[in-house]
Amino acid sequence: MDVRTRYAPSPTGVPHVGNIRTALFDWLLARHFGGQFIVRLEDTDRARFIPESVDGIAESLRWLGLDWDEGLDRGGPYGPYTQSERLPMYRAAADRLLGQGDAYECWCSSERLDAMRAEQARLKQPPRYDRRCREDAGRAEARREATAEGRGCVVRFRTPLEGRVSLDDAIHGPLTFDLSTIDDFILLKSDGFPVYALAYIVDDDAMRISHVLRGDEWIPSVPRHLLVYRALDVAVPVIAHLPRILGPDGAKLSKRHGATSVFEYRDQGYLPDAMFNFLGLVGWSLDDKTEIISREQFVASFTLDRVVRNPAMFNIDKLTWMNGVYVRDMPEPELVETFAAWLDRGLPPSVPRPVDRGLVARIAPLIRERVKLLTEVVDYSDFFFLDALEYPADDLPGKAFASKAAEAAAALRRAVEVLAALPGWTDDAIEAALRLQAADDGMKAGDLFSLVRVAVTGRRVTPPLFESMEILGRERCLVRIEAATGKLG
RNA sequence: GGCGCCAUCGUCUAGAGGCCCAGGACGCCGCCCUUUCAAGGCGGAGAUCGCGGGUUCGAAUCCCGCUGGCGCUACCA
Repeated sequence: MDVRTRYAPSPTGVPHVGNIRTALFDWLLARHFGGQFIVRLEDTDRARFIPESVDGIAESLRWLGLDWDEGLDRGGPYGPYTQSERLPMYRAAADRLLGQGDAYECWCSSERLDAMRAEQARLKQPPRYDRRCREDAGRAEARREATAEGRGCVVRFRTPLEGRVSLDDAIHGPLTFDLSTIDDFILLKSDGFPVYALAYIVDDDAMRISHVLRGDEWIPSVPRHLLVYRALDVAVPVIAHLPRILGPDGAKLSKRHGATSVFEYRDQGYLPDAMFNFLGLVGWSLDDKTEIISREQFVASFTLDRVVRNPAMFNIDKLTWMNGVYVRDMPEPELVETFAAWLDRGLPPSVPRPVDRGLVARIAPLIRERVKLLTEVVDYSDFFFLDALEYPADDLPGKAFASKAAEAAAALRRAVEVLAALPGWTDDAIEAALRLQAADDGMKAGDLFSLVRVAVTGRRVTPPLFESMEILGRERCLVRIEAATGKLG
């Protein structure tokens, strides 16, 4: 059997990490079995439709490196891949159901439905459609009212009053439901658009989808779907309900927990490879110890039977750690280009663009093992690009020279002399000279170093000092140290 | 209220009857390395496997009940 999976997002907002994780699993499954990965737009909710979000869907997929074989901007043999362009197919399916007696027109008004539910809530009854239009008499009456008010109708499924249906979920195993608790759900809305339960089944069938992956919040609607598959005489595909991604408080991941959009992570400096690896590990594992997994390895080993059932909290600390691992492992040229790109956008406007790639290439080895998020690149290396350094005067003396500004200034003045007299300008020579100076002056080397560090970089935490000074060049170092003595007053 | 899903260290997980008085990872705490910060190395704390009953010679693993968390209950997906 050909494995064909699909990612079927609704263009209603920014791509959520939970959705993209589903897309990732869909993609992995398709690639693992050499099948196709399809992207279909489920835009049947006109009220929540946000046109711009369509681009976001493609963009998020591309960012993560999930390429699709059909759909969206690519088309394919089973198009169109946008539900709003497939309305006739849903209408035909609804008509068939109507003709078979598996569905009926419902002319009840929203107001009546609302009132009905309010009453049911007051009586502590489960909210369910009261099936007024299920029989001819009630329907005729409702239809007269609707016609008088100029309203249209919806199409509802005629759910059997009793019986059981069950699904063998690929992850959860057998799931059985009692039909007596299922009401007559809507298939076609009065605007002619289908509801998810009808649309996805018609489309999956038409597009030959073999595996359906979705969040487990869909489990409660499985019985309705089963009924539709049966009534339409469509074979039920492999269905897998994925565990959801939770926020730190155990509730569903939402804005108040921090970032939910994949773009927020991208903009915070997370690498797509790290995100891919991390997301691939929420709800799935390779074995009892492997954490860092290449795309190839993921594709080679991903199967549904290693997906867990329990929901997972989004562990951002682990994502951040993993991002650091990927930064450290990045090939040099790619690393330099990535760092440069983040410097281009993060450095103050006074720094000429594009940033000098040659300089970045020299800096990169110094900071790569310190950077976890790409946004930190600027913090670690801005002093290489800036002319004038701005930093709190108190940072200079630090703890060692807390109330000994004069001593600190004297040490810096000596450092200028010492460094100016150096025959060569290499990190080893700089270090040796400064160590010698500290020894001569009877001060701790570390104390002198931190004095020079702040003077030269404007920061207390920096890449290795001597290598940095070498890259900076003697002129700029001496000017900065002199400026620092002034700051010490 | 009804229906349903889930349940192993704080978190992500390994575990499909004996290999487990439970392994790995993140985080945390020490020590080492060290010019700061990282990275790295070593070590540590951390789970009576939600609780209670069974089944079995033997259960984290099977069954039942309970509890808890979460979800669904729209002319949303």
